Amino acid sequence: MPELPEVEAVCRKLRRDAAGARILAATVQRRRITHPLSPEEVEQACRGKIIEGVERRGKNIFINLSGGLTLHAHLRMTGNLYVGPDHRLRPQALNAWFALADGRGLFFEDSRGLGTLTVLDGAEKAARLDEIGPEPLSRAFTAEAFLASARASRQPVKLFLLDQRRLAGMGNIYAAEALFAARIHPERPIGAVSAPKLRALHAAIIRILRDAVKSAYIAYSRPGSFREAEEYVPAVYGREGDSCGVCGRLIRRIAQGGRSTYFCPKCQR
DNA sequence: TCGATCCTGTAG
DNA sequence: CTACAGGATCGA
Repeated sequence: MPELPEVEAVCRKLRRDAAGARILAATVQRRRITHPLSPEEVEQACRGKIIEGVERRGKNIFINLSGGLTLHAHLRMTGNLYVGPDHRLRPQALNAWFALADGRGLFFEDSRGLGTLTVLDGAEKAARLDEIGPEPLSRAFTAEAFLASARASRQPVKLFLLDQRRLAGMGNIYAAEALFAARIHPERPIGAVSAPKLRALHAAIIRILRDAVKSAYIAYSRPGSFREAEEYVPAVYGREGDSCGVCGRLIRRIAQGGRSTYFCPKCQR
């Protein structure tokens, strides 16, 4: 589920539902998710704290607690973090859960268990933020800044986009989609991509993420039948063997960095 | 800079 | 049964 747009939707929902809530008790169900802290350290740090605010940077979720500590969550592949009406009615496959003072529960669901949950002090949070690249939907992400960082790299452009130190929050789906929109072959070293194509890529990243944020937000805030109509439909991701919507050639799948890349071999050279 | 690895679920 | 999954870290 989660790339930047889905994480953004999770954060908006948390701001709506969890801001101002007090945590009575925290329980970590999977010991390894709090690494390098112990589950007990995280549980103890959360006990009695007020949730003061929620920030997103890339795919990272920062939940600011009263007293100055920050709960840092990462959903990885299958995580979800949300408030439920009753902390006693807990879903399956929980990484962790929080009993809120008003009886509700904050649940960190994660079937695959790869998500993480730690507590950071001010300095640790600053250090973490410092490792994360520019937000593609912020003003700081200018075409000039993007071109400058691209020029210095010979990485395949797809891997560059996935590198969270280069760009915050790009994931496997939207990287493929942006490259298709900009008509760039995913294996091309980014330093060898022409300036006009990089500008097209920069614009595509922003447009695609903005649209996907909108879809992700609508997908959870509206019930039932509206869902499907609003869902983001990829042009190439997951469509190996389908015809390209632009030229009709068959979409191909290759592996890069151990992950699938989908692209149109005719549109993307 | 790369591959292995962390886990579980689901599709073929 | 095997292959693959929207992610990132770690050690070689």
